[in-house]
Amino acid sequence: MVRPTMEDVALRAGVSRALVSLVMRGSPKVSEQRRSAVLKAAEELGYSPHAMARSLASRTSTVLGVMVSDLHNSFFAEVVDGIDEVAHQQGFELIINTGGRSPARERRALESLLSFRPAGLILLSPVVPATSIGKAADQLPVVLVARSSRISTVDTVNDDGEVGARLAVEHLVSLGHSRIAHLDGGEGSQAGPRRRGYVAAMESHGLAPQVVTSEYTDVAGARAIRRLLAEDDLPTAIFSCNDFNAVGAISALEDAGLRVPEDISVVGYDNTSLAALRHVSLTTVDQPRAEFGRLAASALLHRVRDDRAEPVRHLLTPSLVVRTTTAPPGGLR
Amino acid sequence: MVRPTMEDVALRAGVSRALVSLVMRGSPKVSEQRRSAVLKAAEELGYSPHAMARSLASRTSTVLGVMVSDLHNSFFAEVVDGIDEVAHQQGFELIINTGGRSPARERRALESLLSFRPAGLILLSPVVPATSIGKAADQLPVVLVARSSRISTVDTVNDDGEVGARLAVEHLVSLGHSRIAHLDGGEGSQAGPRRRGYVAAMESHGLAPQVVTSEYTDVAGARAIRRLLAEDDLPTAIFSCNDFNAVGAISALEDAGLRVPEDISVVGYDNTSLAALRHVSLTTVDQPRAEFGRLAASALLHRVRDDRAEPVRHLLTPSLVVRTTTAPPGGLR
DNA sequence: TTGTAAGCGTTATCAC
DNA sequence: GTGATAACGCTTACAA
Repeated sequence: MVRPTMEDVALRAGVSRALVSLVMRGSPKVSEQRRSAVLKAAEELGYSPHAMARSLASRTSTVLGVMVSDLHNSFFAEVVDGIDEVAHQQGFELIINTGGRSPARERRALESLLSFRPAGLILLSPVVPATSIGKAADQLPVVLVARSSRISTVDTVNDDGEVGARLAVEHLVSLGHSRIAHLDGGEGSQAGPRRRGYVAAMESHGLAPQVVTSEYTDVAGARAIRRLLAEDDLPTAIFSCNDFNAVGAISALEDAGLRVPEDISVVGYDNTSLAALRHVSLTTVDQPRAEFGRLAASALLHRVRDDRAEPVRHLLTPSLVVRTTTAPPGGLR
Repeated sequence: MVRPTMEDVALRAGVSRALVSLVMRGSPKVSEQRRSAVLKAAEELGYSPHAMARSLASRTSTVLGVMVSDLHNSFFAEVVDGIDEVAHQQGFELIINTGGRSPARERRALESLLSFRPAGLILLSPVVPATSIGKAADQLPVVLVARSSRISTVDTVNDDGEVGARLAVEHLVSLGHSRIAHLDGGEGSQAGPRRRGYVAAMESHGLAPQVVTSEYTDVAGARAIRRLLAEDDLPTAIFSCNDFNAVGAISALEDAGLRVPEDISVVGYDNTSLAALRHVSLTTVDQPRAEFGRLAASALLHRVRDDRAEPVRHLLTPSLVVRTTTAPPGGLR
């Protein structure tokens, strides 16, 4: 269980350590003969370069740190795919860490990531206070995904929640709905833009907005519906703050003997894998997640290289995915 | 954007670098006066220790590498929670990396993790060949989760799929079912034990097993059901290889005008968050995921400390979670 | 209790 | 092309 060093490889190949270093980094100025001898020795010894000794000596890092606020949410998995694609293509590696949805654990995760002295940091929907982000940004380039910031040294990548909400409303209006309620995400991240977009879209059609306070979970969605049911105040269509909330709403509606979409239409947000399940088949707003990741990685790598000053603010346009939970209101068919 | 070093802190506090090192590591043999001076200087400079320089100098590591084969699967998120709990409690940090379900990308992830020279490695359901795992295990302690191995130097943590399958069958039999089909996971990891457990349980009740080839996805589950439907060969209960498959099956059954559980019962496997959704409410087999993580971390840390030789093979007992997709067969009510 | 100096595995500079 | 030698940021005897 002893890990070989460059020295061991050099010894076995009968060359100097510096030569091994050159070979490992693919330098062209090494004779073919020595190169293969070194490679052979390395292979036999099971040698692989020590990333941190390398970065220590070279004063550079090819590592990008990624903090995922919630590993349970597959939304982030796709963003990571996008990051990985660009990073790898440009010769960078990722180290990931998770905040487990708790600010305390997230702080730890951040500290830990920082202690590896990566070239840059991508924070996916962080919940730590802005000051922590600012401190990190003093030390290295930072990009935020699914969270906005006014710090002038950090770049951000977000979807345009107002546009997404408008897409949902337009779709329902074009189907003939006029009583459309929004189950909102309360204090949740990005809930504000979605709510504002909904209200603006309703008003632009001369319709009365009906915002129902809710949360980003299926339990909350069901609860909101039961409340509407109890007040006998049910609209003909529901626009939920996210897919989980929408699925909870559908569940509560079906429990009450209502059919979706015949009696009432439902639209979600996020286009999670849940929405795509045939059993659910939810009409929803899709965010270009992999694109989030690609843009975040590109922005970060630019900053890593250029030390650029002006912040980048990507605001991506979401799109609507129509499935089978929306239809014209019952009365119109 | 320049990151301070220990030297900077020492200079500012008017002490030697070694003294700063002692303070940073919480040594008791430092005068209170100097300690606070050092801490103050560090704070002002925004200094935090360089993890890898530290591990290079001390020839030890407090980092555990975790390779997650598929970040999209929330199963792993809970395992990571368990790992994180134990690791943190014992003063270790995690660096996570993902294989993106592809052997090539997983190889990269492994290389990358190894290049940080962590104290040990936990591989969650890896798809790389056993030889790659063996090579890694030559260099540092390795624990496998949700994958078995015969390599004598690696520890493994798995659930007992045979027991899980038996639980599902027993439940259905006790409800009065005798025609129970298994939609199996084909070549998928852990599909074998589940299939064997199903067959054994059926036979021990004198029932004829009916194994239908399928896969770990909802599309495959739906397809398998349509095949059974076409052959007019539908049992009164289905035991799916996992939750996704089960949800696909339910979907296809409902499309065919059959009600679950009135006409046919369905049991899944894994107890994913999907199964718990009210809208789905799937009876399923639960694996103690966080416990997987805790045991994996404990086993690894033991090996890290003791250099122990005998491999640990944890085989955890799953449990059944009864929800609303199972009921007595229609004829019996 | 504090400082000095050597060394961890690597890269970089500079002669040869 | 190749090989010494001095960093990189830190820990760790050992000395003071």
